[in-house]
Amino acid sequence: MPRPSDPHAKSRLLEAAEKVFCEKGLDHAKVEDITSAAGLSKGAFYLHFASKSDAFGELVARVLAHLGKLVSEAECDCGAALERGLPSFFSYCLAKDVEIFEFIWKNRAFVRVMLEGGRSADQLHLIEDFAQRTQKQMENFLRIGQGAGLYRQDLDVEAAAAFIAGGYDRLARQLVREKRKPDLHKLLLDAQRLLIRGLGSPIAVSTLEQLHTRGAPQTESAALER
Amino acid sequence: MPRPSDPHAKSRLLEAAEKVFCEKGLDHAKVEDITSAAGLSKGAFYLHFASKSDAFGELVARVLAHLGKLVSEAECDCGAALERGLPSFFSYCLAKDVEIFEFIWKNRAFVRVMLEGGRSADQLHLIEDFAQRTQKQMENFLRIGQGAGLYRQDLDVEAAAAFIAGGYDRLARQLVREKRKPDLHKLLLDAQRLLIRGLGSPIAVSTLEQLHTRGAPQTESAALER
Amino acid sequence: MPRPSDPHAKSRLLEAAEKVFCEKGLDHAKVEDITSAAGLSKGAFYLHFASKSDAFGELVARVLAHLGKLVSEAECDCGAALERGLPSFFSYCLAKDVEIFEFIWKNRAFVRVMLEGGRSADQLHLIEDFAQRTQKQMENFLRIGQGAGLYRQDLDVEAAAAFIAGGYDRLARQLVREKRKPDLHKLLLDAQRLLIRGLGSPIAVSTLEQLHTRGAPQTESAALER
Amino acid sequence: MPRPSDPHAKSRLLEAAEKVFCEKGLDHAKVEDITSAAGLSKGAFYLHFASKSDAFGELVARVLAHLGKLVSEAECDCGAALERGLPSFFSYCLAKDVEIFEFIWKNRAFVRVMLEGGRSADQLHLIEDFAQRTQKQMENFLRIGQGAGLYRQDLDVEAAAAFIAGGYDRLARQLVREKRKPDLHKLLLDAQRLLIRGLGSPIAVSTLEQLHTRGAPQTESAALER
DNA sequence: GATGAATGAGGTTTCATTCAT
DNA sequence: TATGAATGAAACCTCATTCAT
Repeated sequence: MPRPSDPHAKSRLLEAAEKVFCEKGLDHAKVEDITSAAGLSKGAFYLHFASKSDAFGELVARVLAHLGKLVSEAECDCGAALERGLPSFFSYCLAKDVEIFEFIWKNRAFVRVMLEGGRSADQLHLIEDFAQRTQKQMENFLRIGQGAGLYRQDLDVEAAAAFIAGGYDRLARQLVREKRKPDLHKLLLDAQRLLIRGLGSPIAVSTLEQLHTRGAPQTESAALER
Repeated sequence: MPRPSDPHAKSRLLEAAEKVFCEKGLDHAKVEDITSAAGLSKGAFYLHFASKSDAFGELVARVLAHLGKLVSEAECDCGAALERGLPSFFSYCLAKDVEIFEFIWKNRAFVRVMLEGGRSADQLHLIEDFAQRTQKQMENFLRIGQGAGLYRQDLDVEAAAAFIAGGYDRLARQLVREKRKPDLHKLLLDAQRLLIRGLGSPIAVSTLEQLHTRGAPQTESAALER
Repeated sequence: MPRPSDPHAKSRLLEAAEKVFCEKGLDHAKVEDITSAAGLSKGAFYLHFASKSDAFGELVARVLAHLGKLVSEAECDCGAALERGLPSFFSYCLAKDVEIFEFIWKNRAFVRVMLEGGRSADQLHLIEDFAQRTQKQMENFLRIGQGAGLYRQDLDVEAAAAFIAGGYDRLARQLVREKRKPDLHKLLLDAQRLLIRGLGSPIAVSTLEQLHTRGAPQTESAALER
Repeated sequence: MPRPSDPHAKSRLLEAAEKVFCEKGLDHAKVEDITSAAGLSKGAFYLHFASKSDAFGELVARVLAHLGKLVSEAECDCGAALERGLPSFFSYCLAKDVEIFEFIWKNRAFVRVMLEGGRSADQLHLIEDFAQRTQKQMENFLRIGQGAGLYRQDLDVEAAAAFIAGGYDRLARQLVREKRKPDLHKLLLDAQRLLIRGLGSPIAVSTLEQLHTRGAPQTESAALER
């Protein structure tokens, strides 16, 4: 008994797949779990996806695309923000960071599967690619900042980009394991401070410090909380 | 055709199992992968283990037993160290922490599988049990320190133990994902400082600070590195 | 390559399973024997049955259900037969007995596996349950007859029911081992006579004897034949 | 660690094998069950038996040998008994029957496995052979009786032998399923009567009847009891 | 003779994927 | 497009049998 054609079949399958992958992980998720959660037949699944792994890949791609868009936006718009002054730049960057991590938090179950999900996933390359791309963007980003006197002139942009990307990657990997939502704004503000203190020019550091009158003690308690 | 009797068959199987589990994770590891890596037949595996999961459990137990021993030692000996004065106590604790994390680093591939290895492992309870036990020992540990005026008298020992255990758990989970070995001594020294600053009595804090004349900047760079 | 959908797959599997179980017994029957006899794949078997034992159970249940229906009918209708007089009652009972044993004969190969099939069958409880139920129905049956003066008033209904059920059980177990079909009518008539002579009231005995002018010698030869 | 040579190893293995076969049947009995019940190693088993089936065969042969001896004795001695008169003959035969069936009763668990134990046993031919031989002996036996006017002259010896052998076979198969020991003497006496009444010459019948003044009612109750 | 670890064929069961309807 | 019965390649696990010691 074929069902009436459903224009939303694919998205329903993707939603169901995400749910099931989150619950059981890639390996233990059965195609049938997905299709029955979507109220469709197994055959329908293969009308829309070449394989289970393919469906997973599509979800991964979707998440990475969204993340990529956010990162690209940051890269594009930071120049404009910079022209409005350092404070504007700092707060724009922070806001973008928060936006990115809010998205990760909202999708933490799937992101976790994506990150930890299996040594054997065909999708690892997607993630590696994304990481590469992001690092490149971070380099551009740093170069822009460097051009504006924001970072020390002797900064090794490539190394710093790798380092920073690694730091945020770490943050993300921690985030997806949290049970309760941490204060993302505070978390990312602390990260920003660390970055600027570590890599910024004196002017950048002092500007940032003036923006936040709350001092060292808080930094410590924030670190503790993490 | 039986092979010549090998008195080390079981340990060879365990080693092979560890290797294969590290490479492929619990689910994707085939019993045959393990046995062929050990140069034995499939049947031999079931001579020594009731199931694949059982072999995994034995490896988990082995690692947890070692860790448990280290933690117990720390708990037992810290009293004596305390009697030799606070500096002795601090350095003893740090040395023990390093010993524990060196072990984790050495076994990071397996510990990682153990920690991330899947929602469905039968061995989760082993890990939970271990965490429980460790937390209890941490409570004792804190009580000893509190009796010696090391921690603030108003410290909520149970909550603090949970917190600290969580913190070290996090450190461990990060460690097993590192590609290159971080400076464990520095990492754990920073952790100790955070702890003492956050929970210690004034006398403990000042004693610790005197031990390390290097101040806040270092703390920051350590945090960054993490 | 899937085969064309066959709406009768399950019944074909059941038929094949019955055949194979009859030929080889539960343990030696391989699922593959069954599926290849049914012209299906191994997977198809598990589409319809949870396990080999489950398929066996379904066959057992099917046979017991049919037998149960026949026994229930006998229990229900014997009251009406009794109202039409003893001769009618006797011949109704006999006819029903024959119907039951004809069914057993027709399914003797499977009934034999079912009865002798192994200490380890998960289905023993089905058979025990059936025996229990049948014995209860036999009790009712006897009580009806006793109310009508058919059986001696001092008859211990429970004991007699157990005894009679055991007797027929024995008959069935013998029947399934026969190579050639015995004269079921004669066999069961003899059994009825034994029963009535042993348990019946004088009036019942004499009525039965009048129905059959052929006397003791025949009884003996019948017994011999058994 | 080899054990000290045990001259009783084989018989201990046979005993253990019998026990285990009785408990679990041929298929479900594991060689290891047997050896551990015998307190020996698996290797020891294969020093004494070529295979599991071989050990079973040896047990079967042992039981059949004993039965065969009893049957042969009966065949040999019945001539002498006959010369002492019919009553002596009848009671000799009965005594021998009882001896045989006592043996079966004593070994009922194993005989049951032997008779029902599996369509696939390699030992079926042993049992068939035994049945053949026994039937031949029964023929001789009948011929002797016929020569002495014990049986009707028109008796088809071959058919009767088959029939009688079948009858006793049936008795044996029933016996091994009994939970409580029936009155073997009575059982076999009834069988003898049936036989003589059915096949005997008038003189034999009347002689037998005179031996037992207890009449028809008992026959019936005995038949019932069976 | 005795041992028991090792073997490996063979059985049951799972599930991603296919395709006739 | 949709269906879901059917497929069959693995995977796990068992146990009769072998043989180096």
